[in-house]
Amino acid sequence: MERKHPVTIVDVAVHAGVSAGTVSNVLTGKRPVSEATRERVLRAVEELGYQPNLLARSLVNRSSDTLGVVTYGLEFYGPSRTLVGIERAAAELGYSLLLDLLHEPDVADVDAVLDELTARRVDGIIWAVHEVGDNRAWIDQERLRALPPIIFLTMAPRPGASIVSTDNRLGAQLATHHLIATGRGTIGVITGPLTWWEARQRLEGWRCALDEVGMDSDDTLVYEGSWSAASGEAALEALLRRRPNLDAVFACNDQMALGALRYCHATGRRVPEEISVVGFDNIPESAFFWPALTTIRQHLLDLGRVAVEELHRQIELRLQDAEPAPPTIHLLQPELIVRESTLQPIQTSF
Amino acid sequence: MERKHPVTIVDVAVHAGVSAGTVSNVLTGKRPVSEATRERVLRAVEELGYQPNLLARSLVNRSSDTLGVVTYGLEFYGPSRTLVGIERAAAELGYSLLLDLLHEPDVADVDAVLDELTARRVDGIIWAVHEVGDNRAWIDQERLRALPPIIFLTMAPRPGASIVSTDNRLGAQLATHHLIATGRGTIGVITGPLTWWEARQRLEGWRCALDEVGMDSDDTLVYEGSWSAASGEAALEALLRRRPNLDAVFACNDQMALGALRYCHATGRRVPEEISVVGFDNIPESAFFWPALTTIRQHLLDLGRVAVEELHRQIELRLQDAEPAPPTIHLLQPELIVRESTLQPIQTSF
DNA sequence: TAAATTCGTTAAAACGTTTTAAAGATATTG
DNA sequence: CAATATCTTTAAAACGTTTTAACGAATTTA
Repeated sequence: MERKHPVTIVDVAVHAGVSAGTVSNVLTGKRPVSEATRERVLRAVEELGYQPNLLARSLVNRSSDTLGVVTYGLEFYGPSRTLVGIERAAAELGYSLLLDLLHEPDVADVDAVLDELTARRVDGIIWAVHEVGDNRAWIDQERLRALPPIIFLTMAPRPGASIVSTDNRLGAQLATHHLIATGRGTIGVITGPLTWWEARQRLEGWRCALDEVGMDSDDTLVYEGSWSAASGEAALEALLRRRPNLDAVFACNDQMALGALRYCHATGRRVPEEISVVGFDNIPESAFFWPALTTIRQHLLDLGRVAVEELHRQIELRLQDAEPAPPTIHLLQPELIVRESTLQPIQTSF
Repeated sequence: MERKHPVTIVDVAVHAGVSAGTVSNVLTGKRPVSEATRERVLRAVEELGYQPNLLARSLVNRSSDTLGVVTYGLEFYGPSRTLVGIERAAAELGYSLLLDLLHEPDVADVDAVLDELTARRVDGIIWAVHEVGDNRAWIDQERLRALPPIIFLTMAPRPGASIVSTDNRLGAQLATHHLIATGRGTIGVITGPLTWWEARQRLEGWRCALDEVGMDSDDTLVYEGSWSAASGEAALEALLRRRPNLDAVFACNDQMALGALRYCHATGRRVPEEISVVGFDNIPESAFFWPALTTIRQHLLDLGRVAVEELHRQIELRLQDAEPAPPTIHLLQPELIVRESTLQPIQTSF
């Protein structure tokens, strides 16, 4: 016989001959209950195949054990890998994930997304959309106060906002230092779109590393790409036209580095003998490019994990005192991975 | 002054001088309400900044406008891109997404995931975990009846199960036909792990295409990879040792194809002059490999979209009559993308 | 042994919605 | 003008939990 309605807590209660409250106490373990009735209740749960309705529970608890994740560009390695890190940590802490994807990083309908998340009473939010243009303009104290705790990924420091990010500036410095250390004399850079905060940070790191040692960081050595491999190909072509003696290039992601490598093959330039190439991100394929790509590894799983853990901390904190948790900033250190594309230092002519 | 509790529907009601029921009618639009009070209510909503509590609404509606998505391997292009397709279609249809990631495709704790999803009263489920080993053993009529409507991605036909999948067999046939048509004589295959249904389908497609024209599809032409580029590299080495006159290889994903290309470079074999290479998936990087990779394009966004739309249909259907919707199978057609890695047909010697 | 504690349990009141059934208006009909 | 039909609106009852306050029973203390 088909039962129309799923079994509820009072079904269990009558079956076990106790009150609904007692069943609740057994299941949540929040209040003591005698061993005898405890067993009776558990047996009833078993026999009836009872499953608590989390919606009802969340309603009365005013907390859903759910985290809202807002992200963009999941088809790319960085965001999707970060999401994996988020999910793992969230699962370990007992949170479910409500996922929202933006279709454009800049013209996002932020309000609609935020409204939906708060309407579903998420306990916290992870804003994993990269900072592009003024897509952070909505953030202000007033707004934040009306939201559950929220962690921002990859954005410039901002009063009142908790942030977790890779140290992009440092990563670019590591890459550039490495090129300098392997004896390169004219080092170009292929940046991401400079509306992206990340891209600007990486450009800054490149420039800073060169300036430190008094090397040329002229604008003719800078090409603004679009993160795509196609733009990397075009970039190297343009850079070489402007600076024929270019002997190294730092591409601000692995896709653009791939495009640069392709341009070298197409024009018969040998890598790394004639031109040395460094990427950023360490996508799994990069180790199998020809030649294998030297790159900067971000710890993306950790990025997600740290964000969730910090968010969890803030949620707990808000439950206790009404004081808003002081905003924190976590900066994760990337690391250099040396492969064939920079392996053989050439003997420079000066 | 901080209000402790967020504003509720009765706050709006008293502010507008009506009953809670009327406010509900205005907001949901399910029952007529006079223009005058309608305006008054909307103004009250505006002034108080009211946001309906979706948990409460879902509780009484017995439906959460939420879809559960269970997936695995999000760091790979296929799953993450499919998820994007799912999210877009879901957003258009007004569903939110509850995301669950499995950490292993095979030894998954299916019950826990399913319990959580039903406990949260999702309206439907998309099971986007690839079929590996016997990780579908839990599916039976009894079990399915206790669940909300569910769509399975990428799995073998099974009684009672609705499925959406790319036609992997066809894709492999397209790839192999293309190699045959460009005059190749000895065509190897690098498969994925044969515990994966997808991998077996692609292998079958390769074999079928060869058998059709009476060409050699001996087991010495088959190497079982692991989907990774490293395994692709090892694969081509092994295949060439076994069959030195191999002049083409079909790698069952682009990563393994990349590994194969790398092996060719490392050993000085020219592609496509000496060996022709085809991949599968059309990851964005593949167009910039050296040489650019001929591959099979899956329509992953559509895969996700079709799954959501079919799921939506089944949800609506179940709301109306109690009859379970008859299971459906959607098979999406992949397409061949020809690039440099097979571009120049060689004049074979026979 | 009476009074004071503890312990286990329960009935009832939340939580914030939607829906049902009924009641008031208002308009229509005979 | 009475009777009937049509609109609007509302109070109350769900939805399935947890929590509060109170209540007996059993135990300890004086």
